[in-house]
Amino acid sequence: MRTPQGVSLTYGLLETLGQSIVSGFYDGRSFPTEADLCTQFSASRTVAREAVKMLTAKGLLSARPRQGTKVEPVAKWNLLDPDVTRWLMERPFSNTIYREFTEVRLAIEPVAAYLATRRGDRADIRRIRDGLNAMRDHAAEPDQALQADIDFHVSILRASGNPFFWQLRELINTALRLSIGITNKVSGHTASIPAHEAVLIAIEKGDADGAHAAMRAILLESLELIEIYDPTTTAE
Amino acid sequence: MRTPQGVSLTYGLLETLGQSIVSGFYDGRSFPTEADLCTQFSASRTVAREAVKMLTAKGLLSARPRQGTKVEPVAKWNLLDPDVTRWLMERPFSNTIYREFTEVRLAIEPVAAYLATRRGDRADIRRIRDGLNAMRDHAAEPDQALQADIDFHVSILRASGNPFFWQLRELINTALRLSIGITNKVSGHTASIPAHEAVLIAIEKGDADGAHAAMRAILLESLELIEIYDPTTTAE
DNA sequence: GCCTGATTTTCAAGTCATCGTATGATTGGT
DNA sequence: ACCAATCATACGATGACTTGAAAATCAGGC
Repeated sequence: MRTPQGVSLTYGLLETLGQSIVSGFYDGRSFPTEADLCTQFSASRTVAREAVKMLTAKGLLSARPRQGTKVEPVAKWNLLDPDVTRWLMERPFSNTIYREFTEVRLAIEPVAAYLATRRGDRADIRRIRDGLNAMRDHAAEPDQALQADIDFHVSILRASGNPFFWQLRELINTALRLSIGITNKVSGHTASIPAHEAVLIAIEKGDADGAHAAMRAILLESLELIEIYDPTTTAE
Repeated sequence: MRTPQGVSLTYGLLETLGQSIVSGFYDGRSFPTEADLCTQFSASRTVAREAVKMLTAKGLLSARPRQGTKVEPVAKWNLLDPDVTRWLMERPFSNTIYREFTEVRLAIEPVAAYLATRRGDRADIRRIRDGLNAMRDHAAEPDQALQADIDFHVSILRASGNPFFWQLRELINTALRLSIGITNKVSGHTASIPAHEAVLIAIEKGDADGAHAAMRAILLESLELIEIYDPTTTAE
């Protein structure tokens, strides 16, 4: 295991350990002691301790004297921390985590669209429309179409005017990038322009409930795709 | 400013600084340098640095050589971090933050109820029912009624089976405790038992959409109360 | 004299090494 | 079975050195 470079030692170690923990590397075994971390990564105690402290702040670790440093159960992790979200994405694809991401989107995005309708200003709405137009213009180029799709959804979060929603942009970004993999496996399915257009039209009309429903329809369809792809991950 | 005790020095300083930052104490002025922190709080560099690193991990601070340590703009904060949420609550009441909390609840809780209906097991549903029964039994005792209300809502998050939703229990806890203040100012309004009962009945019937709608109704009513209390915080 | 660009200075965070302290699990004696 | 000594480990303190970026200074040309 090598520490990445380009950043400070502490942040490099933070990344390395964060990814290792999230990927389950330490699941069976015990987390290294302070001293072991220093030797394993040839870092000073300062670096090791500060990386551990940051991971503790994100809920991934807990440390007590004599008892050593432990990886916390997933229930304690700050899953909505952008770093943790990113580490989750960087590990091998899991249909479960993707479904859970999408369920969060199902909660957040319809309400974001609802609030965006009531509070979004002209510039907010223009950004949303720009996203939709870019989706149309680049329908044939997957990379740019994906970016446009992300821009569309993130613009709506922003237009909601609620900073808590805005926090989730990284999660939506991640979820959408993951989605490319799965939707392609199921069919030649790509983001539906008409469904997205319905959201924009409702927002422009000032129809908050309509925007809510239109966005909800998009996410429910995504969830259905996930269940088709792997029905075992959904109970009942 | 004094560091609280009973915990380690690092965590004490973390609390003190976190609260100060969130309360806006450093808004006009520049954040102390490493050396100043040591003298101001008579702490060692180790303690000061680790507290700063943890706050950095939560997005509240950023540090660069020569430039010193800066308080980041609110947009960068990890607002969904349980510590940050708590610090937000501990500062003087703000109607805006309370509305934003409730908007998050409006997003999360109806979908949690929807998922709980489809996936909750017997024990999950029993916990939800217990919460409702406790609300009824302690209708006359505000403290216990509040706790029962919290238990009811948190049980639904748990029953959703989605760990991301479960993360938000601290936020819902905070929001409900804040709500006591405001609802009492508006009227003698207390948590409506029938509205909560409607959610439970839908869940028990297996009516996921009904549970979604019933929960949404509860939250929309809360939002209306907020707007009545201070209409200036809502645009349009 | 004054702009421009390069060099040096300086300050604050980053990193390292080492020492001592506090804590709580384990071990061993009674 | 209980109590005390032991020991491993994180916690805390400190001094020295390194690195990086901003600010100040200087050099050269117009």
